[in-house]
Amino acid sequence: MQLSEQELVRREKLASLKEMGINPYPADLYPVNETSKTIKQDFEEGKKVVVAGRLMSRRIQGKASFAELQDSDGRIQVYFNRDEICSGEDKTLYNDVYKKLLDIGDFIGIEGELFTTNVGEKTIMVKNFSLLSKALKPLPIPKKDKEGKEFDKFIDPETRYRQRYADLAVNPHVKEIFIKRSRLFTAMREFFNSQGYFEVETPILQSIPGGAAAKPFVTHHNALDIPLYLRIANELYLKRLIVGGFDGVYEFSKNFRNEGMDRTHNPEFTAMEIYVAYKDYNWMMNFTENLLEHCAIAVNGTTKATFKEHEIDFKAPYARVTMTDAIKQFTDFDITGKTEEEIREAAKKMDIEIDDTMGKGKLIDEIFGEKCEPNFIQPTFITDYPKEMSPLTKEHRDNPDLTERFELMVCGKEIANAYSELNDPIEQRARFEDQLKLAKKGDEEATGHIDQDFLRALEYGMPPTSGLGIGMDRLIMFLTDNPSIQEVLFFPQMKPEAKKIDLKEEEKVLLDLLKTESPQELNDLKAKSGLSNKKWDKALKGLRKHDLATVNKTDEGLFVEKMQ
RNA sequence: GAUCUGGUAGCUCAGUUGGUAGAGCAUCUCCCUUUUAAGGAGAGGGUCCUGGGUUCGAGCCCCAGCCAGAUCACCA
Repeated sequence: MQLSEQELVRREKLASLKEMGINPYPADLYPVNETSKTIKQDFEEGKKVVVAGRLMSRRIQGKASFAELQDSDGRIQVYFNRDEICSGEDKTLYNDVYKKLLDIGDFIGIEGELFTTNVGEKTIMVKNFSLLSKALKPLPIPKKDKEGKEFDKFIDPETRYRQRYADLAVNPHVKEIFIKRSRLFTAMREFFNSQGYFEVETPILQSIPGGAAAKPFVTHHNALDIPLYLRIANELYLKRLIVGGFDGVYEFSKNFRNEGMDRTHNPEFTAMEIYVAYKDYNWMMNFTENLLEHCAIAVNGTTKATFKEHEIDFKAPYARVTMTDAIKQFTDFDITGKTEEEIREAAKKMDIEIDDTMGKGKLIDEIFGEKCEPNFIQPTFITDYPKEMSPLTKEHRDNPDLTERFELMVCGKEIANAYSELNDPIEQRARFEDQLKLAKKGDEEATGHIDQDFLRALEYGMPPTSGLGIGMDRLIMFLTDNPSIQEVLFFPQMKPEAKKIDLKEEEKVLLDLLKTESPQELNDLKAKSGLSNKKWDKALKGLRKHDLATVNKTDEGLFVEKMQ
């Protein structure tokens, strides 16, 4: 590891502190009794306070200095005066420890008294301070001028996501997103709990990945010697609990999907699913709009939210439009009573890309997605989806081609999905079998496994139930005006940083040879390298240790292959 | 997966036709006891993402790759 000049300087300061008998990483608690926020709220001249935080800026003026201390609630100005801190002859605590050995980013504890400066800034007069933790890397601190213009903003997304700790430490608006995220979860829990619904946990490792159509992550259980999948959804487990007799269950579910990543998709994401017995999807629409109104107020203090150029209002009630009407409205095409072929022709005329694997439901979904979806900016329930797309949904009470399903669209994106849940076990088995056929026909979205245990549960009887799923990440994106999912996840998935490995001379020689050709016959490579037996052995072992090369034994002999 | 854009000091960024690598902030030294983008004087700091190529000479041109972002494709 090569250290920058500033990092070297800080390490030297660390050594000097230790020499002076100051522990840069003390173990004992620091008796904090106020925060930057409480000090400003209950400000009282002369009040004695003990606070702690990170040193974020310093303005040193000889024998006195102003600095800013940042704690989890914000910042407060502190004033270091040489003669206040060092009342005797010995001025090293100010001259050396404070002025020379502390740096921006260090955690310090301060005992002091409150006062107001000539320019009116509420400030702590430092009486005593202690180093709580020394920062060895300089923080990328942004600055603001008098007009509020920002300089040196820490904005490179790659660095911010990879080093979220630094991002959070220097960008208060980033922290605010996550505070709102937490408020959203709390608000939902309150809303559910106040109605007597029960928070549960269901398996993340599943032997059959069900409840949605998506490519799962696969892992292996050694003791049982079976494949296991990270869940793509928790739906089928929550329904089992309804079978078991709970009237309302919900779970915040981390789901995992082994698919592409972009600004709205992360391989792991959070869904909230709730199932309530004896309800239908009409009830669930009322429930959903009330829930979201409650959440929007809890998060932002208002039902209104700005997303990009749109102002959206989460105040209930929301418009309800059937999928048939939506398509009629935006394409002048009425899907009612049409055959698969007629719909296929219509889709072709609309310049929608289709292929032969698409069934009737999929075609309708494509038309809707292409021509209608982007038009729904304000929260709108789209209802009554075609049966083929919804294998877990009850058939519509008035129309056997449709299901009792709705999705909630906001700014042209789906944020919630709900059904009157299918509870007829025979019908459910038939739907699963249809899905299997679709999967065999090549529809990648169709479910390829049948969960027999889930069917067994339904055979014991599940009461009429309505279920709702909400994409929590998407919802918080809308509530905080962030068009990228990465901004609302603390640690979005990134490609691992390439390890920079210090290779020895001989190892570099070998690696260069392998770069020209790989794999290579072991003895050929050894001859080409011109290394002595001992050096050859060491170099090859070194590369294998760093996972840069591997040796394969085949019928034709031993081969060295470059990895990655 | 495709296309476009970007990667230069700790941070934010300049860098002309290919000709000794720059600024502000940060850092270091000195001055400065109510400042707030404090101020004044001086100094140090670089794997120009990586590897090849062209060239007398490459941060800049060419090729390949890595990483990221945007757009698109994909996505219950």
